Amino acid sequence: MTVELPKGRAPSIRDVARLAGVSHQTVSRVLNDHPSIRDTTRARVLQVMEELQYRPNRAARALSKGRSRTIGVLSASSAQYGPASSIAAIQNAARDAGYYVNTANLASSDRESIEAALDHLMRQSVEGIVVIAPQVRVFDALEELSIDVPYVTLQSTGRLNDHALSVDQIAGARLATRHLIDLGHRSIYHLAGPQDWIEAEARMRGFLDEMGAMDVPTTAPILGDWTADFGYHAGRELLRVRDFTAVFSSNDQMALGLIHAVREAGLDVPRDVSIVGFDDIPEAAHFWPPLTTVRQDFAELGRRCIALLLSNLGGDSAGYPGTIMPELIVRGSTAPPSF
Amino acid sequence: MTVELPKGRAPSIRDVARLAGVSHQTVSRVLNDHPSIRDTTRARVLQVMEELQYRPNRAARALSKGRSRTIGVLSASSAQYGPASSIAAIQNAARDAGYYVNTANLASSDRESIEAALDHLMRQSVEGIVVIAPQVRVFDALEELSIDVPYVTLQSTGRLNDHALSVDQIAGARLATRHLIDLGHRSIYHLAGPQDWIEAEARMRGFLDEMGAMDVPTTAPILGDWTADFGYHAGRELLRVRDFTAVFSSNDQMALGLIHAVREAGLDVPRDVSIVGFDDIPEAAHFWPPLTTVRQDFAELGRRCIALLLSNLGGDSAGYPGTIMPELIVRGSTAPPSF
DNA sequence: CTCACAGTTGTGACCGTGCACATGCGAGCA
DNA sequence: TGCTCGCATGTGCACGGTCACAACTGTGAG
Repeated sequence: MTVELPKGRAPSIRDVARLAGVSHQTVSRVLNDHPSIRDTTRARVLQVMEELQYRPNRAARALSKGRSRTIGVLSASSAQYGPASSIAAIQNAARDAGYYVNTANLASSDRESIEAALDHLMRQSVEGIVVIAPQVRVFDALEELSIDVPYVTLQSTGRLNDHALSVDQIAGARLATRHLIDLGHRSIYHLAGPQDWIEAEARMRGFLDEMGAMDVPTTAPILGDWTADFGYHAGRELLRVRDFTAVFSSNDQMALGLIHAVREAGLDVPRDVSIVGFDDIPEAAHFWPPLTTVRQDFAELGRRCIALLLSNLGGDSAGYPGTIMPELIVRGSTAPPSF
Repeated sequence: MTVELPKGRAPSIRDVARLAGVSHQTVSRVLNDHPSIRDTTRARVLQVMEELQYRPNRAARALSKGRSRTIGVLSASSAQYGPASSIAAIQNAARDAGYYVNTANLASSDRESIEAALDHLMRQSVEGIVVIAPQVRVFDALEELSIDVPYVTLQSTGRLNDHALSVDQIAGARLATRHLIDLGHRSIYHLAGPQDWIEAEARMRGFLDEMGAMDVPTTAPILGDWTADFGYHAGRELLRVRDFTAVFSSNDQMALGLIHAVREAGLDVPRDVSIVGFDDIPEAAHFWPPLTTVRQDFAELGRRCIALLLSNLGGDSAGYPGTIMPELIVRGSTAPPSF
């Protein structure tokens, strides 16, 4: 019963055409939903496709159309919750729009690694690039290497307004800081992220802005690396002096390490030290105490990001989806200072 | 100075050939490191490539060679730490081997979603598939849809030995269980993962095996969903009876929720309840108390996985990298029961 | 009856690369 | 000198789609 016309190769439109008694072009038209095809013809072609288990060859289509329908994602630390959530959302949104997604990971943040990753993406003739690697250097590289495809980033840089789409990190940081000040804290440290991360810089600026606006004296932020380990060690260092009543940590993981250090020193959160995080990872609600933090909608960010990139690809640069506002989630890790 | 020969199109090997005064085939040979090319010729071609900023067209190459050099990853819950770490490692290993990686996320675990994801991958003519979506159903689908490319999974199923490569989940679970038994616990609950996850099943079996081997009476495991939220609510339920002294949780997140519930009930970990997790996520060392857990090397898993898949692609099915043994990390969340 | 026209289908070239085969050339050998 | 042989390079086609254009059909208006 089964039709076994072609040799060892996968069936092509010409095989389908022969068996359906039409030209290869008619088969192509069926594939592309061309309007003027007789219903009976279309049905016959579709049936043969089914019998042959025909699958269109993407490479051939990309070659003849000059479009790869592929989007590249340049990502650092894609194992972390935030980026990983956004990437998943990006992949789903792109798939729904008929695009394929190809991810390149940054091995490290040096120039060589960035160029290698970009090269890897360009070799696949991606039509657009989403940058989730928020190091400043990546954007320098993007500009210098004269990448000629549109790109979009999830981080607001201040200088890349054409491409940027982001959660308003500054506003989020201000919310967190304001919360601590409103509770009565006046000696507040900021545990920041790595210096070359745009998000880290934005959160730091938000912190400093709010402290300045509220006339609270500020000390220099501590530059961390996002890990719980770092938060723990930084906390131990800070507690040797203990001249503060609150810390705003630039992400939830470092906040967790910080809590660990505080408790290990025989102190209590929030009685002795109030702590605010950033991100609202799913575990934050179950820290002890449950963490007060700033929630970002990573998935929504990924979706809008693809929307923006696709609108760029479509030629119309209008329809900026704008900035997403983060939200302060107050839980048990903050309280008024106890003098 | 700049050579601007071609019109609006990207330069092709023929453009390079014309400017270098050779045939397109010679350019192709330079690209593919053909041995018999005069050094002077090679140098001239390379220089023209540089001037033209020539990039080989992947679609054309894939079309003519019949190989896409692309590997597909089928993944569920790619935002979680374990899978995300493995995916990142897979991408890096594949890139080093000259392959591209394309990830399809499972929207849900129903049949339709699985087929859609597989279809998405097959449409790109991937040469192999890595399955990180550990639902049993996915493998049924793989077999039924007569996927004709090799595939590999990170989870041991017991029935897919040809394709499987995994951390020995059963051994890991036995380590954890044995640790609790050795400490003197006799009333031990198991908080398992979702029923259709192969890993969850393996860990559950490891738990039951060890309990049986040590002659400790067992109660039915509780089926969870991997989230800290679930661990928390399950913990609240369990504590209404409080007929246990230890819990082996199938992952670290649920363990965290569990600790939260225990502490909220006014009890202490490990004094009143000992808890063991699984995975050793980077945060586990900073839980309060620091979590005793079973470490899996996700990155190594990803790397070996690509090695296995590539050896399948190469035709030789030898060289199985074998199973990775997990490691028990003892921290502060376990102690002898206090009667 | 003839012509214009829309709907439907077919023909051949082309996209950029790699392969099979052919060709030119110089060296080694009888 | 003539022949074989290996290196270096060129020629033409195939890969599987899409595009531009041509051709055929039937219908309604002039």
